[in-house]
Amino acid sequence: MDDVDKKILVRLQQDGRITNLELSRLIHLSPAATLERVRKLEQTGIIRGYMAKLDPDALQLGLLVFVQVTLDRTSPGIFDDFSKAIKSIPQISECHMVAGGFDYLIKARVRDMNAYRNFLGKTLTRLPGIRQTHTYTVMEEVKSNNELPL
Amino acid sequence: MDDVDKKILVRLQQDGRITNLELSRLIHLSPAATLERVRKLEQTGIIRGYMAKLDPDALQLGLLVFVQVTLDRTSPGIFDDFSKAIKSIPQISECHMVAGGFDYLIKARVRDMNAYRNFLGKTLTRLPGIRQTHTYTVMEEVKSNNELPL
DNA sequence: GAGGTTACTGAATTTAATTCGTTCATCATA
DNA sequence: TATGATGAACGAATTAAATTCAGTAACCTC
Repeated sequence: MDDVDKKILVRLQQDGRITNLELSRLIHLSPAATLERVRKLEQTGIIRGYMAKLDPDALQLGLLVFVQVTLDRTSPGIFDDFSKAIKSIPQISECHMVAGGFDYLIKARVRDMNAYRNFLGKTLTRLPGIRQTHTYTVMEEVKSNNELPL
Repeated sequence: MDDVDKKILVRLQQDGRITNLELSRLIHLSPAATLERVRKLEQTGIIRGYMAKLDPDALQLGLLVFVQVTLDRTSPGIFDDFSKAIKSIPQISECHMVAGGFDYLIKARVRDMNAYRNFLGKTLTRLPGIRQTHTYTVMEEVKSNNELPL
């Protein structure tokens, strides 16, 4: 991981579909050498993959919510059960176990408030071990690049 | 936006660098027609772009934190000032204005707890209009695909 | 049912990715 | 200081993919 690799990562983070040819020009290296570096970054797992960034509004997913979840600390398997259950719920794009006043922070996208009420009642509150939830609806996405600072 | 477009979006979300040829095979369409659809999705903004997904740990950004921010509601320009200031801070990957007990929810990545303490003191608490912050450090990323449910 | 629009196909062409033989620099070791 | 191994780079040749385009079918609209 030298400076050249870093330049590659910066570019690929900004444009995951840049051609190898253009990338090689930007970092002042031959196409063959550039490709070799990119492949190595992929194989070592530094580059985990590539994805298209889609517009949530265009796809009828205009409402973004964060949900704080507190679990029942009764049985020892509660956290595992909850984690497993989370993974198969498509609306949930992120779920983090956090230290602090609650247990999990969930990021989810739904069509509108109506859809969320339904999602909360039919899906979230029926998850194993849930004691309490707290919802914060997003009014404005001030920043949302999902890029790492390199 | 028909079912074929939807299939395209599903595939491109999973693998933003799939070749047009393979994509066309997966959706049972000719390469030319497939390309035309992808271009249209890009032009209409449904596809906003493409990005490489990088491994935070490999890049020395092992600590993920969420910060709840409450602003001083004194002057009317406070929210704009804050929003503008946020955008240039590389550690902040997301910032959302939320309805509820606080004003903004920030997602940030730093090297470790030491780096976070520094970030909080030197950067966050010096932003315009901040009254209070509340930090939640992530212990485990249970789910993190950043994909939209299609 | 004529005219216009849209989306598709398949072939031809352009462009990019990939492979490979070679060179150069670095570095540890005899 | 030679020697040989290693890693990274280049450039040319090859393979594969993207792109363009002419022609056709389906579908509206009037």
